[in-house]
Amino acid sequence: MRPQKVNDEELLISLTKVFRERGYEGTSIKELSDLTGLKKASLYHRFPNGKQEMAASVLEYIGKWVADNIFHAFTNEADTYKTRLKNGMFQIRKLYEGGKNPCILKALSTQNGMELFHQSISKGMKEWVAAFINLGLSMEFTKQMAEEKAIQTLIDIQGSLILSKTLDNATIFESTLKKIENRYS
Amino acid sequence: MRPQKVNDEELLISLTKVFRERGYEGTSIKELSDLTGLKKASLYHRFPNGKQEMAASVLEYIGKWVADNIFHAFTNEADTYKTRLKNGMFQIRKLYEGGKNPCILKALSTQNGMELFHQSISKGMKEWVAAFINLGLSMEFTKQMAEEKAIQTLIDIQGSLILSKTLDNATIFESTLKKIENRYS
DNA sequence: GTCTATAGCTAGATAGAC
DNA sequence: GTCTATCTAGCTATAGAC
Repeated sequence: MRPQKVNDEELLISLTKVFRERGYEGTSIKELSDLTGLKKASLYHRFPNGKQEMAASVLEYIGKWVADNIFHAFTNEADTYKTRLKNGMFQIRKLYEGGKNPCILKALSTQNGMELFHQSISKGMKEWVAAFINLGLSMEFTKQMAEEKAIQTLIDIQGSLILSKTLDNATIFESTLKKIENRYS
Repeated sequence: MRPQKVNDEELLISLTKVFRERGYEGTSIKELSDLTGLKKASLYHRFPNGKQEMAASVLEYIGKWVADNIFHAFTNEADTYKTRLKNGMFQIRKLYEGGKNPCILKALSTQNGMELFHQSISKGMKEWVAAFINLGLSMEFTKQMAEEKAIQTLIDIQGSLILSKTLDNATIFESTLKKIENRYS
């Protein structure tokens, strides 16, 4: 077997970039081929089920990245609450590159032919909510308060990403993150 | 000339439904033809510049609807502040059908080939912000507070629409609207 | 103004050589 | 595992009859 031109992680990172910016229908295999440096047939070799598998793999990859980096930072018992929060928020900034990157869950939530990815997107969003609920509970919020704050935090993240993008104003995302930090301090 | 099968407003309403759910790239002329009841060639007769003009017309139509119904309600000097707020929020519920409809600005904000609609989307979003700033100013908020609350209100609307959709939970949108009402009461 | 028919193209996907 | 070449379906868009 010939060696891989790009390894799995590099490949998934490139695929993520395109799907995140273009959405599912807006992404063409040709564009994925150009950005990854792999010819179309090679992409189909890596993902035998085609475009759907490519997008599904991106969702899986990002889901794992978020769990390993963001959620893990929030629950790392070696750190103080303050440090956990700080580290987690740092990784959130990284994920969205300070508001420049759209959320992949949002980007793939609109596509044709019924709900190709609805289940994984719903699962991913629930994991985000659960992570912030746990963060709130560890700060001795009541269960109800922890739930309310978690939902509002996700609203803030998603909404501020959209406003930052449509208004070309990254400070909206940044000040929203600060507000979230205050909510959990 | 033969009579129109569907008038301009009916036509735009149907086009809106598809673009809002599918996005620009996800929408096919065939699907627009099926839903409107007009054959493809007839759609091109109504919109000589094709799909781009169809989507641009949808943005224009919704922009006008929002100005005439929502923003107008907020500034209707015949009403008390309380009534203005109540009427405006009622129209917002109607626009998004209680959280079931995606925002057309969001739906069209992701598309190929550079920024086809970025300018109108940005303009539309700025009008929303300005409307809530004015609402705040009319309630004697300071300029800074009015701006902050307006931005947060738009974040809340956009974010809660996304969460309602991805989590299949319309109550998120509804309780967010209640929260906004409290913010301006 | 609406329609049938079709042009021209590009999309996603596959076959088979290396 | 990657590649060139190709298939087929579906897309946007147009021509021309009524």
